[in-house]
Amino acid sequence: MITALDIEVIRESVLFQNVPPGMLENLVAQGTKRSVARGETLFVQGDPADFMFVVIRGWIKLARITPSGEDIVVAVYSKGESFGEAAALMGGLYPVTVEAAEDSVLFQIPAAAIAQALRSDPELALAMLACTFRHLHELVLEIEEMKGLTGAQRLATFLVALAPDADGECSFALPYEKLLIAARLGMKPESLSRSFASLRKLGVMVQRETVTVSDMEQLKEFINAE
Amino acid sequence: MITALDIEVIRESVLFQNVPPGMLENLVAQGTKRSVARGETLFVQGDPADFMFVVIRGWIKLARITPSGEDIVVAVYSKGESFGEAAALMGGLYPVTVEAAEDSVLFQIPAAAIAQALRSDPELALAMLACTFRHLHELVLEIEEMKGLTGAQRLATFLVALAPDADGECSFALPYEKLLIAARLGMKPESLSRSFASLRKLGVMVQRETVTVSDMEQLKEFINAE
DNA sequence: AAAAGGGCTTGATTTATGTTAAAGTCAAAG
DNA sequence: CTTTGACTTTAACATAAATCAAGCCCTTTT
Repeated sequence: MITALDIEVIRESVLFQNVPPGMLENLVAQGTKRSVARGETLFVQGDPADFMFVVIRGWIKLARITPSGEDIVVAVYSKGESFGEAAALMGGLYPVTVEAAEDSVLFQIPAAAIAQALRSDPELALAMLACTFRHLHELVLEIEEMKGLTGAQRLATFLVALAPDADGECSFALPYEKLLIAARLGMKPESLSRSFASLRKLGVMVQRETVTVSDMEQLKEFINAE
Repeated sequence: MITALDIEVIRESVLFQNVPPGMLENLVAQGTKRSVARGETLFVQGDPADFMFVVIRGWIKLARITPSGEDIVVAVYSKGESFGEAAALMGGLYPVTVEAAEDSVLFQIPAAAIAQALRSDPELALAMLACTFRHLHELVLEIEEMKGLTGAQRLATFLVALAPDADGECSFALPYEKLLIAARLGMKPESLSRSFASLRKLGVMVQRETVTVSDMEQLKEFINAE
């Protein structure tokens, strides 16, 4: 059921890229592939962290559900990214609620398998620490962006990260719904629309899910503008 | 130079509380004590992460310096808390700039010492992962608060975490300057003043650095109010 | 082909917070 | 004592984003 292509993705994933091939094979043998339909919930915050996951295909939303019911998007992951490692390893509870933003395919490994492998090889511990550190850094950047940038600047940051070309003109597709992009950027859909509108004068055009940027450099400058 | 009291703090610290005594002794022997005056910078983001730190006394501010020069407070740590572990272990760069918010005392361990110990005992790796996971969780909570709560609600959250008594009336001291509290909560000092003012009608009184809450339950309800 | 619904956009309005400025409080220095 | 300077509060105003409300695509259903 796990194809060679899947294994390829897993091998190159952030979590496993530094794990020795032998151990990786062993871990893959203990995990399973899992498909989730768009909108399906994988687990909710507070659930015991029994698995960790690697995204093979699709988009996965990590969010916190507040007491008043709204959900605060913490991260959106795709191919090659992983989540739940830290919680699963500590035998703790998931701190976030996770659902598929699009039809997706995941690879899941039981916490117990990881814990065991970890004790036999500190190299894996380093790989996991690297991964957790990366998540940590991402969150720090997210906090920085949220506190320090306006909505339009956060959107510009998002677009720059998405763009295939570093400079000049380029065109690409938005990875998921604008509704989710808005949540990801910490704003309401209406504000996202307005942010897109305000980027128009910087040469950013949006046609459905297609974005065309006439001058990436200009967009990058806008992000750092006082 | 490292006193028995210092060691006591280190032994009970978040990072080392699960490390076996023998290994802890070995690590402590390789580290040094370090005093930092208020306002002194320990390191800036982008510096090579040569040490990890445990706070013995005082208050330490972790912040990101934005391109436009303002600093975004990511966390404020005190006695028993640690930082820089993940970066130091990965042989990476510090992702944040760190300075003493008050005169403080730290214990610092060279990254190399940790890396070596780690390979000889997977237990230490678990302790470090636990610690990094904790930081991760803190940041997730911080993002949630920032996106989902108003300034006054964030302040209420801060006060509730600080209060010695779970309910009823209680009185306590603010741990550090209001300027730093404001930054910690992601707002300007003026907004903090207003937030305090708006909590007055919920029975929160402030006299210099002393806070008196007449009804903790009421304050907690306010945090979750729609 | 019409209807219906989800997703997106736009406009008017309100709210929260930042900005600027001024003045109050307290502690240390002279 | 007074003065100075750091910190804090208050007020008036400006701005960013949320909210409320309406309408516009598209796509799917009937």
